[in-house]
Amino acid sequence: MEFRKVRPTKASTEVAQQLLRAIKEGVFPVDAKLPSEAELAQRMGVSRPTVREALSALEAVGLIEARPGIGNFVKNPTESMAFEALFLLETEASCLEIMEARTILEPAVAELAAQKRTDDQISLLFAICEELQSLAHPARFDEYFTADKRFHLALVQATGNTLLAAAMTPLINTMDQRIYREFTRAYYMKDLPSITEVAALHREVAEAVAAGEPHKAREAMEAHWRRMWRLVSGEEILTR
Amino acid sequence: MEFRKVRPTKASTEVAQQLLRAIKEGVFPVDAKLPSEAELAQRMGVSRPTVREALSALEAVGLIEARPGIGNFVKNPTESMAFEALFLLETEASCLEIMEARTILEPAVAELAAQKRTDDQISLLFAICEELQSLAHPARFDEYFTADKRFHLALVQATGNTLLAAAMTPLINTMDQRIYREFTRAYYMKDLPSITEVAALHREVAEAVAAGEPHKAREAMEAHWRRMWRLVSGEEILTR
DNA sequence: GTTGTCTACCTGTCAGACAACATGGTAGCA
DNA sequence: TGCTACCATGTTGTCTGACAGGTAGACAAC
Repeated sequence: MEFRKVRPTKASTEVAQQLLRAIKEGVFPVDAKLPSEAELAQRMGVSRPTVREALSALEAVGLIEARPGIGNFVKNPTESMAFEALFLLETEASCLEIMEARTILEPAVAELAAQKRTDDQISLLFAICEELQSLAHPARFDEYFTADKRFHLALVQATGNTLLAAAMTPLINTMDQRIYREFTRAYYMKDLPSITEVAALHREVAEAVAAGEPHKAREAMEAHWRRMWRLVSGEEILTR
Repeated sequence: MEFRKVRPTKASTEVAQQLLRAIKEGVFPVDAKLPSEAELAQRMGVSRPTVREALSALEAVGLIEARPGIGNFVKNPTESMAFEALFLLETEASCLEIMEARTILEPAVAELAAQKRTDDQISLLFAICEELQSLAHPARFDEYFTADKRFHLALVQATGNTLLAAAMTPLINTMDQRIYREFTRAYYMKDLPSITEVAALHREVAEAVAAGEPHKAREAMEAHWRRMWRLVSGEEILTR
């Protein structure tokens, strides 16, 4: 006979779970404003500090956003997806680690996306490719950069696998906030031909995904990352 | 001229970041007890509710654990790694999604592990393989199951890439808590030969990783997941 | 039409208090 | 001596009430 550990649940935890369920069930859709803390406290029969602890937890995992003086709002989970706090733990020398991780994971993502993508997702990928090509100019660095990020996010979305997106999104977003930016800016400012080449590689991925050719999509993404590594350090990590 | 958005930082956020940094710097190692909330409040010049909000956030992302009447303790990040809250959002039909994600990602992980592993990590992988083979018995289902999980976690660790581990760990851990368990138990109880075969596939992965053969490691892991899919549903998702 | 002001609402923070819980020591008892 | 019951202490969990500061909308003044 086995006994499970009894763990008395905190009121704040239960408040968080109730809110979680409500959000999950669509009671509070993305961008919706939650009831005020005072109202939540009253309706759940707890005090405001307890509600605030629950909200603090939900904010920490990136599910809601607190806007002072206005209210608490539901965030798009796949866009924020927490982890910022976790990744703070390895903030310094991790840029190359992120690139390494993305280098090995994203070809697999591209492969799956080529099997599962919908027509809408194909359109989105191509639209971003257009943007990338039109933004290939030093003065529009920031716009180009976010477009690049959106391409990779859209690709993960195209797999239709929300958990895969949940795992990859922080890797893609975090890179945005890190040294990668410096790397990119450095080469981008002086090497315009390279950037158009990378943009073209994005298009290759999109075309393979659109055509439903998993193997080709994988290879295009591998080529993309090989090019990126040459750009940032001049050396290769892919051995095969 | 561009202006940046002004966003005043909350005191509770700063408290959380200070604690985060302290943990990261090893001031509070794993399993260590943090100072009491009252002491933290006094030393940081804020009130206890503010400290509690910060602690609530850290607990939500799985960095600390609050034990009532005792104190707050630092958790092993790679073992907890939050997300439980996030994945609650997609609790139902997501088991196959997790398998799908792991099926495409883990071969890439195995490939990298074969390039980066250390001797210690090789020993650990083989040790777990031994366990798996000795535990291949219906009565020891639970032990077998956690050993299986530890194998995959150890493999990610063997890549030496902490961010990759951070992204993969929740996928591996979450599967443990989900329907997968039911699947596995179902076949495991009646299909002992299959389980020994899967255990053998683990060993193949370990051997390829130990030998430093990335391509072989990838193929062994792909074979592992093909076998898993046959076991749970009798159909294949890998097209190549 | 723009600016300033007022008001109502909401979040962020604080102080103090009490209950529940866990730990360790102590006194009482066999 | 050895065990048990009790209590003091420290800590977390929760509550109440309050105030400061930010935000948005309405309205008056220029």
